[in-house]
Amino acid sequence: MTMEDGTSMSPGYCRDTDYDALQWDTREDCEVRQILDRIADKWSLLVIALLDQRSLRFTELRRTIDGVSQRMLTRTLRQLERDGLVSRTVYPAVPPRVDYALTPMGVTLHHTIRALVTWTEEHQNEIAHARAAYDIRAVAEQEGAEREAAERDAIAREVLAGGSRTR
Amino acid sequence: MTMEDGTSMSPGYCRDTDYDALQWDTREDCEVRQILDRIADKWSLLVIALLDQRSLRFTELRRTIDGVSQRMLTRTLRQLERDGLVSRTVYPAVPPRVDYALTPMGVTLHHTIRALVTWTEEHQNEIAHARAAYDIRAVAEQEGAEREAAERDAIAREVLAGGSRTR
DNA sequence: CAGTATCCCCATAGATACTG
DNA sequence: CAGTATCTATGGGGATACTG
Repeated sequence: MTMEDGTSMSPGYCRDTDYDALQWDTREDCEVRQILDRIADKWSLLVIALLDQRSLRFTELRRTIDGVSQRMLTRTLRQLERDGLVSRTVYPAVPPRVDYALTPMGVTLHHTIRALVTWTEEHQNEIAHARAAYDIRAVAEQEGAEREAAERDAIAREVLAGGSRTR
Repeated sequence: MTMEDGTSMSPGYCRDTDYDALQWDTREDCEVRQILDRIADKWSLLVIALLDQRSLRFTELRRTIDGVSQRMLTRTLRQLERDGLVSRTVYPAVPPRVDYALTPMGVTLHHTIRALVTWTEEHQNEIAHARAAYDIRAVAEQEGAEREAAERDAIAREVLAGGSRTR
């Protein structure tokens, strides 16, 4: 058991000392943080989405996801299994066969995540607009600052030239 | 404009060529990925949660969040502002005063996120159980493997000893 | 087939110092 | 007060090779 990942085994709860409803996310050993890190990592969400349709074998997942390395797929599946979101079934046979499926809890998580996906779909245009507007503003400010700097330079030069002339 | 972050400005949509409902998450330039990365990063969620109550100044956020560096808070706020989730208001005064607040879109995102938080709260015990069970199984398998290895060793030694005796 | 075991890179977080 | 600039360092994740 290499225990390569960091999720500590001992406490696992938000520090309840000084608990503040606003601080449920205060990093390290907070449950919300951990789940968020899991679903936001590069592959977990994909795996969950795929397994929602039907159970799949290791290689089926590997082929379907494309881009994932064996190492990462294994790690992802182990994490999900450890959290009770995915079940792993080994069929003793040659060649070996291992099926992965969503647990009931995994299914409920997927439902919840769908809400977020829906939100994103509904707001992607608004977000794109906001970004475009922001970038335009940023460019404008940039240019404004440069123009002001140039003006200050010009004035400074003029003053210096005038100073040497009046001397 | 340093453009330090990586979100590309050009396409911004999931590759629609060969679009597959299961592949909405296929990394890079996918909207879902980007939003997920945003809300899952270390500070954004905290900021959104705090601003949902009322608008706050830079230093108020900095003090309240504790652990966040100036650099990270600035970056987080800039990202959220660029995505149109947070608004930034500068009051020209000495000393300078800058207020941050959730935009209407930011509020809706916060609602959606709450669902995820609620899910986590409802399932944290189940997750903790699953982890404990998994870890126990892992230790058991570990020990089992070691015992088998020891047995194989013993048998191998016995065979060797017998072989030399019968010779 | 379904994994471990290793090595390595580089994208980010954090610390520190400076500024309008 | 509200930032920017610069440097360093940690670890997530990829490539590769090997195994029951």
